[in-house]
Amino acid sequence: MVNAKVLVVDDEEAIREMIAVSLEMAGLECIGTDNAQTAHSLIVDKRPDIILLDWMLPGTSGIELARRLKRDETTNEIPIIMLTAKTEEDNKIQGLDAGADDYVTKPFSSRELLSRIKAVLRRTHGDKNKAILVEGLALDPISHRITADERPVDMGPTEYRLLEFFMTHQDRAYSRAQLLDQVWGGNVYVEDRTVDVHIRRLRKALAPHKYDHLVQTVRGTGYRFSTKF
Amino acid sequence: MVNAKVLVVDDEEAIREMIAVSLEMAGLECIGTDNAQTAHSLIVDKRPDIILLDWMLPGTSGIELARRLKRDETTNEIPIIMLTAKTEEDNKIQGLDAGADDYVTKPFSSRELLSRIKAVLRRTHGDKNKAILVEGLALDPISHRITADERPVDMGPTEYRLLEFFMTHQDRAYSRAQLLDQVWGGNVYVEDRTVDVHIRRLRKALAPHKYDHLVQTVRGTGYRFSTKF
DNA sequence: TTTTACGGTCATACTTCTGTAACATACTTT
DNA sequence: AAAGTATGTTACAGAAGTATGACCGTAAAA
Repeated sequence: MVNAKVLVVDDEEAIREMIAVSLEMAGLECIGTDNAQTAHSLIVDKRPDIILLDWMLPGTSGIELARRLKRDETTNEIPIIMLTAKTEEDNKIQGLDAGADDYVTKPFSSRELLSRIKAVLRRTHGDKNKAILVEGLALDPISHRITADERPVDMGPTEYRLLEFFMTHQDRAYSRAQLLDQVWGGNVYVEDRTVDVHIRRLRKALAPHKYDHLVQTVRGTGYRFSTKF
Repeated sequence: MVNAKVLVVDDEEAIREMIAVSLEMAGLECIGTDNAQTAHSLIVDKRPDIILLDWMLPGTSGIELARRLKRDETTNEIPIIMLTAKTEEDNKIQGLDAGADDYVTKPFSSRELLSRIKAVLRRTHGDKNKAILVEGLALDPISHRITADERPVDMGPTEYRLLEFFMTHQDRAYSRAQLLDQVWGGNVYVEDRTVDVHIRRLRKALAPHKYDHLVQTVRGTGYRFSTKF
């Protein structure tokens, strides 16, 4: 999406400036503020297409603002990318919980930020009911079917949801815990290693069609769905 | 379209009566109410093919009802013709905005109204009287009969409606709740599992003709009607 | 009134899916 | 190379989801 409007909420002027420059260079419109209060007005008023939100804000915290936005029907569809310091790993979980669509750890390169923004916009702005196609692998949410080069692929409900999540969140490594949160749902108590088994089942279903290479192991971290490497 | 079901929402009894008479003379089924509240129940329950909606209603306004209908996935395909007084020209714009398919200005002749209704129905619904053919399976809405390769297929009324819905909504997975809403009507209290039984009865009716494979189970989700796989 | 057809619910038989544990294998570190 | 850690694989028992036949009340037809 060209000329999307991005709102940057961060209390450090320098960071906002840095982001603004690189985003504008990429053809995105950029507005910014240093506090949640103003941020909310800007959101209601200017209706940005995406929000970059620092997790540590003076006054109302970022997480609080995110919750508030996700609760309100008029704003809950605006995607949020949270910006978090490396040390605040825990926040990632809270963040995804509060409805963030992705997170980027500081410090980050503008290239990475940009690619994340584009990924999120592609995901949220696309038709939710449109079939997703990756190489010859297609997932059609309407008929609830998977096809590999036109041939049906048989898999269980959990594998379907897992694949659906992967296909809408490509090129990013997810920990087992994150996958459990996103695919199983946040309030389920399930062993981490169970994810391995379902990954295995998903690969097994894809293998006959030669698409199992898309489900990749990221050792020490978790799994990733990608056409690269 | 013969025997289409029309819902008239207008607070003036006289107008409803006038419309009802002329529509019924033209072979259309006609139900009516004077308020948005009841209108919504009737829509959910009886699933009319088209709605004639007065813009000025006591209580919930017509425009509000229209918006609500267009927001809801189960009702947003029902066409709406708004009835508006000559002086309220502005409303036309608002109305079309809210999702109305056409508008008629009061006072209007019954001939004009009828031709508008037919136009909208032709446009939106296609010809609902045309038989639907899937592989060798044919549903004829006129005679209200099912044939498989020219041979009659015997089934109950509910199975007929279920099959009719399926044949007009192919390749799409529906939950039991959705099927209840669409085939039974939204305000009916029936167990989810009842759907299973009617699916069974439908399959049983189709099985001797080898068309039961069209009714497919989508485990964990519901059912689907499709010629594929 | 009796008969028949139909719709909804239940109980039961089946089928498929799920999470875990246990063991195998691969990669890292020392 | 050995030990330690992470991931892959398999088997299995319990859980969850479906299929099916029977039952009963109701309403229409005979």
